[in-house]
Amino acid sequence: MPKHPRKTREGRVAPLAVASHSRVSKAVVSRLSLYLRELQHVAREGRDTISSSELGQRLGCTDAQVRKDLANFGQFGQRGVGYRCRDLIEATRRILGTHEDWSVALVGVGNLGRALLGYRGFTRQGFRFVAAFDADRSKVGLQVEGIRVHSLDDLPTIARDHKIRLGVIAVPASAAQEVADRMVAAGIEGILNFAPVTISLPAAVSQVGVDVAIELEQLAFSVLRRSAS
Amino acid sequence: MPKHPRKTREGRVAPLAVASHSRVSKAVVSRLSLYLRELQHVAREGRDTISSSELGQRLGCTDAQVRKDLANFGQFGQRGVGYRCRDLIEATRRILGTHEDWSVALVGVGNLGRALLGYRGFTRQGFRFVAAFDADRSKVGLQVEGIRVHSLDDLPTIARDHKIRLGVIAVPASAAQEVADRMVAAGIEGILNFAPVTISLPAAVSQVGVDVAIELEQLAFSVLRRSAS
DNA sequence: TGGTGTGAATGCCTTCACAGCG
DNA sequence: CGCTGTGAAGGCATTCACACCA
Repeated sequence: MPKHPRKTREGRVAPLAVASHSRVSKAVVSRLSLYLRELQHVAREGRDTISSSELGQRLGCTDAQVRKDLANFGQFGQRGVGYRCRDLIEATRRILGTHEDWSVALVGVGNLGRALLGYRGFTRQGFRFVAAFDADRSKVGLQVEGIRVHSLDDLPTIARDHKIRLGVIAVPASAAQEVADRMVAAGIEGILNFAPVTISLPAAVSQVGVDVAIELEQLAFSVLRRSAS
Repeated sequence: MPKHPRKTREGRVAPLAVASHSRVSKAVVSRLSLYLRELQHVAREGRDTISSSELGQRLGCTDAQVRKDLANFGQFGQRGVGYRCRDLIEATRRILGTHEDWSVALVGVGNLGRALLGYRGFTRQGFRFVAAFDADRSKVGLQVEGIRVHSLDDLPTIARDHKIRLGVIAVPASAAQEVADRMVAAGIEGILNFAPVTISLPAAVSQVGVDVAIELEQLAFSVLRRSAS
């Protein structure tokens, strides 16, 4: 199996079958998201192309890093010019899988859940909340930010009907594991967990955890380090 | 300079002057936060000690990783027994800097800002929002989740009076850079940024960025990878 | 000339394996 | 005997440096 599966004869961008790649490190993928976000800002400013060094500078990494990362997925640049913003945005979205829409389920319509339902940034990137769930019966039936709140018992049927593959957990820590189990049982393949607890899942289900208190801890540590030297 | 600055004669835990350490990688510190969180859960379950292998298993990393990480800061375990939860919690909080309280300022009292102000998880870890700010005059003077909303113009004086060292940005992307600049001008040393944009800061100020859309992207990619193989 | 794509070198982080101690 | 603490080995990620091309 060749390292770069499809290199076109004329040197133009490789069509890239995204699914055909062996192993890409987590760090690369997370930078890819940063590249995409920055590219969208740059494109909105009316810019047509951008070089790896400028992109790196804006994001605080080296130009070599940018090129190496992108080289994992194909050849997107033009020598002497840089990368065409529109093309690279398109390519990156294709790699990340956000060129198509994803239906998302949210569980836990508390303060955080409500904020997430109302957040505009998701739809821009191709994510759409199609249903919300809560264990609290008094919330079931409500309409929050235009989304209907259902009973957790309805998760399996609604998930199937709407082809929901991703779930977001915004419940207290004590309920997170059970909610995760029910998501898995409902066929959900990826879970974004905002509860401050590690949940255990079958290996076939992906998870990403976000704990705002932990992020503050990281910040505090970094501030202390600085002021200690 | 010795690798482990203060090793006590009797072999008990080293008192560790946290500030005296050369260089610790970002990955280690973020795992340290996970250890702390898990230890708090374990302690709440009434457990007295825990081994590196069990801690690793709960968190999805190896026992060697746990021990190596902790070894960066001193000697906390007892051979043949494991780590005493209470002691290790105390030590970890001391390392991360959360054994003392931190005053935090929030800018942007929208949906997300309100959710953050109401989140109980912060206080448990030693963070306390002491003031909120918003550019929208109609919000100034309101009381949100028990916190007073001020004009951004008051940031410098309030930050000084309350010894605020950390700031949280929960404003739209278009306003984030300006808010960051004003925070820096007010003497804030660390910024947690929820706006979906990279902000540039002087090297003396730390930053941590959280972009929920990016987290979903990471999840989507990981799900695709899995289903492609 | 300017900037990409990429082997080679470097440096860092993780894993291994085991000595040492309670 | 069990589990920590830790050098040494291995693997992975980043950086360097340059060939190559528009």
